[in-house]
Amino acid sequence: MKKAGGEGKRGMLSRCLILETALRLVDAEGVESLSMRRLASELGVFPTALYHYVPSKAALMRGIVEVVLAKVELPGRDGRTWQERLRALARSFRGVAHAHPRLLPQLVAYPEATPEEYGFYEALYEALEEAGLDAAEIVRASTLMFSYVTGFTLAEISGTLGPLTKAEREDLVSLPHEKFPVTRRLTPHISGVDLDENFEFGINVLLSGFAATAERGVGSPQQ
Amino acid sequence: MKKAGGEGKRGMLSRCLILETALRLVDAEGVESLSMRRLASELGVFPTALYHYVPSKAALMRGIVEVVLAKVELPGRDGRTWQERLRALARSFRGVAHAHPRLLPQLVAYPEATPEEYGFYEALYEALEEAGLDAAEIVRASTLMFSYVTGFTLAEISGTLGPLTKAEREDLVSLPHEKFPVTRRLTPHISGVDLDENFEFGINVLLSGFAATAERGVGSPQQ
DNA sequence: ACCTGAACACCGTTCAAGT
DNA sequence: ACCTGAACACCGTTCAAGT
Repeated sequence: MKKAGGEGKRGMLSRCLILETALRLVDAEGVESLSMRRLASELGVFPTALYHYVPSKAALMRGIVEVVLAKVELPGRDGRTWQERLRALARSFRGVAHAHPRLLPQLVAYPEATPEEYGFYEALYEALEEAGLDAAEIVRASTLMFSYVTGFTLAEISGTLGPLTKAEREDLVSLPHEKFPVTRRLTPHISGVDLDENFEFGINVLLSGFAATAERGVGSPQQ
Repeated sequence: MKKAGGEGKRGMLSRCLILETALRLVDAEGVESLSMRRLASELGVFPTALYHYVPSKAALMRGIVEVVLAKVELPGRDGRTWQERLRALARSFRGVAHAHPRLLPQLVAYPEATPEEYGFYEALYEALEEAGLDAAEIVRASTLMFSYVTGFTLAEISGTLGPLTKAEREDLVSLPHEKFPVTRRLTPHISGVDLDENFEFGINVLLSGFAATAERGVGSPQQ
């Protein structure tokens, strides 16, 4: 656990290098392995040296989150339809999440207001406006879209969704028929989910839901 | 920071008391304040005593999550329509989340397979079956519902949604018109969101989306 | 069985130096 | 300005006792 490479003693440190190294550490060993001391030893430096570039561990985490969020590709107002752009945005976020699964919980729970996040919302708003929604509907539809995409990726990466482990299958099969009749009947379909298809199903429902509310012309009074 | 009350020296400890006290601590001061040492001192006991009832801190967290998840009310197969039951289930989860906001991140990210969670899914499956979806659609619709509800509550409690603070409003107003035209135009609507209405809007879209896929009779090939 | 007490290998952060 | 070094107040967990 000495220094990672042959970094020189001075001037080699920078906020960028610190963030990149921290992200690598999180990707490799998880957020719980990221500590100021561990990160410092990885950089071949004393823990206290980090505080010249980053005021606290919380700020370090915030910095990593920003770096990752910036990787989400924002669709420009090009030739594609608003449906295609929303779908591309959703897929891009999910892709970035899969590239950094161990950071995802912090990624979705940070109340950030960075320009990157506004760019994310601008793309959402712009597509939903083209869909024909009014101002109030755009805001609500955007949070629906945002909530679904973040909720789904978090669930799949946490292991709540997806193909079951052997132990989980056994748990499922041992549930009493009387209390869990539908679950028991669905067992084969539950263990055989395709997460990509499942994700797209949700996007389909949302996109046609947005089209329907736009057609209806006014807020959705359907019950 | 001595003992909380006049608890006797022996036989007063129990797994249940430990979990309840830990939950109170998390609710009051946040997950980052929960430590085995702090919890022990709260109970007037040595840290190591806890290990007779709980094998590790991870198991402690898992226990608290189970206690909270058990508070979600599962709608029985009563007189209500499937729409009303799904809505009730969604609202109940959101209500429990609001009662323990500081635990929510762990609540949604735990890949638990407790009977309680199966009860949650059984209620979802049962309602979606009554809606007329086939087996594959039920599974997909249930994860859509689950993802939206958890994603939304997490976003609102993290502060990503909801009425803006003064600082956030200023940030928003200072965004350049050229890069964020739609965001700037929507500013008044963004800062004035009603989260309850926003949540229900999403539920409405999902419920009518489920009804539409059921009518169509087959998986959704709408583009 | 249930709790104490000491110990080990860690934390984040502050503060006073050194160069 | 940038890094060291020591220090402070914490961590989770193990292990050998005590009762």
